[in-house]
Amino acid sequence: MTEELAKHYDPKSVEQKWYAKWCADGDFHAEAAKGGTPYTIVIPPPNVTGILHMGHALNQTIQDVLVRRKRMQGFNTLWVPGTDHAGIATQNVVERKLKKEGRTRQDVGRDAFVDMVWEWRKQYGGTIQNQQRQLGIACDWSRERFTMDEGLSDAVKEVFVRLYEKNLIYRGEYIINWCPRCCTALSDEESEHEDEDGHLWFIRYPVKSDERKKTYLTVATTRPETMLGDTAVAVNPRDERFAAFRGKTLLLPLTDREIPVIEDDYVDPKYGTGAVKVTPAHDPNDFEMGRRHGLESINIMTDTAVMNGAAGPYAGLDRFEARKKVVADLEALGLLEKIEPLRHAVGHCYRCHTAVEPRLSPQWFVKMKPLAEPAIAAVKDGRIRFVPDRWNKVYLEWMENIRDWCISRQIWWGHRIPVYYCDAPGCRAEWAARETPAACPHCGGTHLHQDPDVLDTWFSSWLWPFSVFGWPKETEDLKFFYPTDDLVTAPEIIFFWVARMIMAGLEFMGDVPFRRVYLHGTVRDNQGRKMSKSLGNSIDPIDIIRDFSADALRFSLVALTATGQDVYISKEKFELGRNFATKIWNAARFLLMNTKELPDIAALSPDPNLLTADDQYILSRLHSAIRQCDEFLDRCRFNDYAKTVYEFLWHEFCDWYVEYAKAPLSGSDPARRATVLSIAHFVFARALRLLHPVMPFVTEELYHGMGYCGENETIQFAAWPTALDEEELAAKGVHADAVSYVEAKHEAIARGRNLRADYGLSPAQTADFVLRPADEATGEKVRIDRAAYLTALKADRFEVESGYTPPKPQPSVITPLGTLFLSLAGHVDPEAEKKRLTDQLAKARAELANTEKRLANESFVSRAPAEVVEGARNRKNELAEKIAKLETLLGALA
RNA sequence: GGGCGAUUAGCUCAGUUGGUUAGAGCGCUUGCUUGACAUGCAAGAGGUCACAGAUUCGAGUUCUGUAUCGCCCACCA
Repeated sequence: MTEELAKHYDPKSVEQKWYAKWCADGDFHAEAAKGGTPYTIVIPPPNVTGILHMGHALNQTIQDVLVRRKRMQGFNTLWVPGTDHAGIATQNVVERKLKKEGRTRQDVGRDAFVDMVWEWRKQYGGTIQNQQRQLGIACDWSRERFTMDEGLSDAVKEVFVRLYEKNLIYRGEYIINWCPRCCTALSDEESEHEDEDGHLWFIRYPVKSDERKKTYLTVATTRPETMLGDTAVAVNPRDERFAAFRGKTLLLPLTDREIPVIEDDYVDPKYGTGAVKVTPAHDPNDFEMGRRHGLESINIMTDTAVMNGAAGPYAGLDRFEARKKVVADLEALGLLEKIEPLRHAVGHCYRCHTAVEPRLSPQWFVKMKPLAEPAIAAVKDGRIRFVPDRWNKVYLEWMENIRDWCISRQIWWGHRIPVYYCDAPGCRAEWAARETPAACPHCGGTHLHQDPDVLDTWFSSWLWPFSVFGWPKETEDLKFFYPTDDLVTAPEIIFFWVARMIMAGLEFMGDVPFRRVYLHGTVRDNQGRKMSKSLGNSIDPIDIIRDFSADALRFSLVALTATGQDVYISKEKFELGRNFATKIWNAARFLLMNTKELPDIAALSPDPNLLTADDQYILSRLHSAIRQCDEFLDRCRFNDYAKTVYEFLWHEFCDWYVEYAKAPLSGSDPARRATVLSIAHFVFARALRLLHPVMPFVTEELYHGMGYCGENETIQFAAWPTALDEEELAAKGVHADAVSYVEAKHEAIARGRNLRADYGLSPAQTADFVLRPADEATGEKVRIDRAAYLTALKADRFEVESGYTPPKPQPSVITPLGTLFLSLAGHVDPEAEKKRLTDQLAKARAELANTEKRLANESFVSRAPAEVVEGARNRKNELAEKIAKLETLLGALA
């Protein structure tokens, strides 16, 4: 017999204790050599700069539920943790630190700066992993990876070189999204569009041939400052309004530079004035038009979006100051026709939120179409499934319209592009290499330099599912654990990450990286806003762990998040999980108090011949709960899983069976006592295992506390409960009809309690209830005394009295088992009783009429499923019976 | 401009292939210092399922349209 459980559950010490032990025992460690069936998840690596937020907590709890269950089911289960080097984000952090010292990264120099970032990582980069440990996630920390690890860097280089040699990576000068604060190119996905209130400025461009400058072509623009880089004005060739301007030359206001009028189908005659200023260096469409018409591109801005020399008198002005001045100057010249307000989308840097500047710039790109095709097929033919499946469409649409991926970044923290250039005069060799080359492969020259840019962070992330296993080396791990099984992430990164992993997996491994992608919702605050630092509405998961517990955090999050839906959270909601843990703790305490010696859990198998209906009932409910949990977990319905265990443990096991068990446990029949106790433990042990994936700590603590496993064992490897079907249950003495019997009994007792309440009986008063079966030949007696419900529950079965004749008048209720009579003549208010019965009668009659109408309907009877019609018939009979009884009772009262 | 999601009890949300009487948690009301648990127990009130049509014997559930909110995508200057 172990010691008693503490009166109050102390999650803090328990959680710390178990996590340390699990790690020390290597419980999360998996090895390919052990064989078996693998189950693999790779974590979506959080940014190394990150701190755990509610989104992570939800994301990782879901993965932990999957992983822990699979481990209990005997899979060779591996969950690989790690972090992402998060190029721009991390560089920004270190740059901010430098700024406080009044320095910039340029002051420090590239190598020293990169060293500083590594140093930063060493000091602060472990924050999120420690928080993940507090959350209790069962990942194999011995396999932790970082996207800048040597092995992962090798993978990056390998992939780059292969794609380069396949001509799927190219360098070119195109319009890209430029962040003037981070001073780097961004991919399309890194530019976040947001609606902003802006203006449409209508500017008059004078026609050159008209010496009096009285003829103008008016263009509309949202960005007047870019006119300084205009090299044409375009109109639609079919737009006759501009026929007179064909072939004309215009004088660009403010500079008087000559620009042609060109004709291009791109121009929409219905928008603006039908004439478009063309700025090839600062707009992607204009760039394309410029190419089609052989126009010059004039870049008018510096890296930091300050006007450069090409902007003439505006040089040195920030782009927005330049805008004001350009508008003012145009107005002064009378060339500003009008201004209209306009709401339009403007791209912003996803890291620092600065307005993106479309800018002509030489960058590296990955040609995506050839990679996308197999990735589209993999989802179409079901090799990869998205859950919920509506994301298929989102994915496919993006993939089918995929554009080339700008992968170069003008920052220092990241994987440097493995492209080398020969500096020898006359030799302009350029090549990609896995190792730093010593000499030029063309001319043998040794003056070489490497491309200064680094790769987009996602260029290492997209290799994550196989680079973590040592690719490009053909490791045993890779063979065994790849492809992984499930990927759990947020829909926000379908394009950034999920889609690209699928492409990379198929391209480099020849197989999908995972078989199923579960996309969960976003965690929001009570008002539906995203949790963010600036709004100050975040709830820190670590605070919740401190104030409630990790189990409470995990359970509440999972229980409250419907599949793929966003979840609104406030601090009070975590009471759900806390209260549940407390409830389980107390149930365990009760069982233990009544247990003289620890049961041998392995041998626990209640004797089929000794089961009462109530015993059968709880066993049947247990199996039904297991069955449902399995189904829900298989379908990623994690909230339904959590609620099923909750409902079962709390309302069926505690509220019903434990209450029921109190009588036999304190009774005088040792055999009965033993049976009830063994059933209680049998059920409780399985319920704990069922709950373990979502509440790992309290279940482990109790599994030990109850003596369900040895000191050096763990619930983590206890077998996941198996659901038996009806036939198998019957063989174990659990019969289906016991359930309806107990449900009926439960209801009868509840009605008895209602009657007590209705008639204002104090708990001290004794009342006799008699339950009369429908044929009224016999009555069953249920005695309800001071502890009304307790005593009622004590009845293992009803005692049947023959020939019982109830006294009159008879206040009563109708139960599924018959009529429950209350012999309380002295306490009854006939008027109140009459009203109650009349109400019931009216309700029953209405429903009967409705049911009869349905049954009279030929179509219903012939076309509805047999069991539905049968159900309606039964209901009709039930109602008729009920009405007859109510009428009799009312008669008796009158 | 396209796409997606949501609209069910005071609040937050479930409701799986259409099928008997639409559920839960929280909140609220009433009664309980019940020998595990007041972080608890028992009971109760509260809903014309956003609106309008359509299909059907039958619609919260399917279809069409409308409204409101939210999200994602998008190079109309």
